Amino acid sequence: MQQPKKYRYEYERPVLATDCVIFGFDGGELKLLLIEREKEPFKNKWALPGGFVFMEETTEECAKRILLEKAGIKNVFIEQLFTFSEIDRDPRERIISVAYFALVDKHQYEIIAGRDTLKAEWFELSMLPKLAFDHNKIVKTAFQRLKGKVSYQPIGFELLNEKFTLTQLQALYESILEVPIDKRNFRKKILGMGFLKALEEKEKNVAHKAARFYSFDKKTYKDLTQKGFHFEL
Amino acid sequence: MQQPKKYRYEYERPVLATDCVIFGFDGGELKLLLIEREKEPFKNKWALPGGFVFMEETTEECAKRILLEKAGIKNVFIEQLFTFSEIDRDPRERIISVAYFALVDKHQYEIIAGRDTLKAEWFELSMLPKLAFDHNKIVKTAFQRLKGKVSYQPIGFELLNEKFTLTQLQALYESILEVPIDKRNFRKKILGMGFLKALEEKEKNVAHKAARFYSFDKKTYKDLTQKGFHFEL
DNA sequence: TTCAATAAGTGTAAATTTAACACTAAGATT
DNA sequence: AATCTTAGTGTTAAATTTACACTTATTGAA
Repeated sequence: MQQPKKYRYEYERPVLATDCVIFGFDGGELKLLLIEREKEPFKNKWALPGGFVFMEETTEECAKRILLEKAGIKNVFIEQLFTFSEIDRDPRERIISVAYFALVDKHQYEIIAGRDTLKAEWFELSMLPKLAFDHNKIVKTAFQRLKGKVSYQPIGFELLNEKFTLTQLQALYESILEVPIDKRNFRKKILGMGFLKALEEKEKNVAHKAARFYSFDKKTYKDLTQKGFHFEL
Repeated sequence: MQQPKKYRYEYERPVLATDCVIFGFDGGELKLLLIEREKEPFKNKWALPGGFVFMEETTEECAKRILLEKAGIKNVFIEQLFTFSEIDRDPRERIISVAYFALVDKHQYEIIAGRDTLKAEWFELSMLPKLAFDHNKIVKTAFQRLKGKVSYQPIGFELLNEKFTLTQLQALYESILEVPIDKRNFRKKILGMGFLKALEEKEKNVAHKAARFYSFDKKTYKDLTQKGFHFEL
């Protein structure tokens, strides 16, 4: 059935949407959360979770809503990435997408496929399928941004559990920056910055010396920053 | 007379616009190009040049068109800044703005007020008036971006004439980074990167030793970049 | 034509940061 | 008890960064 078209404007208007690039990490390679589309266009193709912006929400609120509705994710790091406005990026009509990227502690979520979604799955960044729309381009932009940003802002921690070992942290940086890092130099540098809190707790049930857990002390980091400290890996 | 409202949609849609933050430099402080609005809302207030996005253009094309139409500026560095989507940012109705920032060689343009514009004028960044809409916020975001970016991408040159002296270049960096820089160290570093071409030409009619002109050699820079070189000031 | 004023242009040494590198410690499994 | 695996640790050389002052070229005034 045809819906009534009750909104009338003097000038033609594009549709406004957001798409979310969701990064996760579990020790190996960096991962990306994709959904399989339930509807046309690109039915049964993998895509970034996305949706239309409502009139009573900002694009950021929209992105957060989509994270929750389509993947059950909330309270995570989210940042505006870029606005994609190519005229033919959607085959239906002109849709402009404000893309966001999110950093998620992958283990904290049992990913659930939500509305308009058949499946939701984590993919290795280097093994992505061909995605719907211009989503491969959006992902590429997002990874470049993450890679560029991770060295001068402490956002890597968002991908790890609250408690993490220095080896996990190093593996994360190696995987984002795509270079090997010297263990001793890495530890010296990151601990020297002074915002990692050593916890009493250690790993359990590992067939080797148990590693100490650390946590990112946001308050200390903020204090340091206000004193002119500048994170740089 | 009321125009016919010929576009009908099932769902309500916001309007899409772009606004341009245009930076210029003339040796003293960093400057910003503002226009005085001819129409309501904010009639006679200073604002960023901006306008609505047409259906047959991307937001970047729109920003370039606005630069040309409202300020007579073309062929300059332009980069997407951020998309501002607060619900009440425009008193008329919901307008989402994709903001761009541009870097202009101020001396190359006789700024001309264009359509819907009473005046166009350069303002010192530290002496801005209260602007229309959320434009003060947009400017703040743009300056932060410029400040952050200027140290790791060679975009400062876009604000200078093709030929410039090292003193001019240093003054530019000092003004953007808001810190004093040691002359000898600055020269050593920037010349050491190898992409500044020393010209034969020197300053004329100056009451002191005439400074040599340099130019930014894009080709050399590109070659260096491909060999893994990374600009860093 | 000489002098004063002004900004251009230049090098070195000390301090700091970065890079390279290998063995011992602890816990689990056999 | 022996083996496997990863955690954890310090030093030295090299490279980079910082701090710093005088000579040179040009104009304009005396």
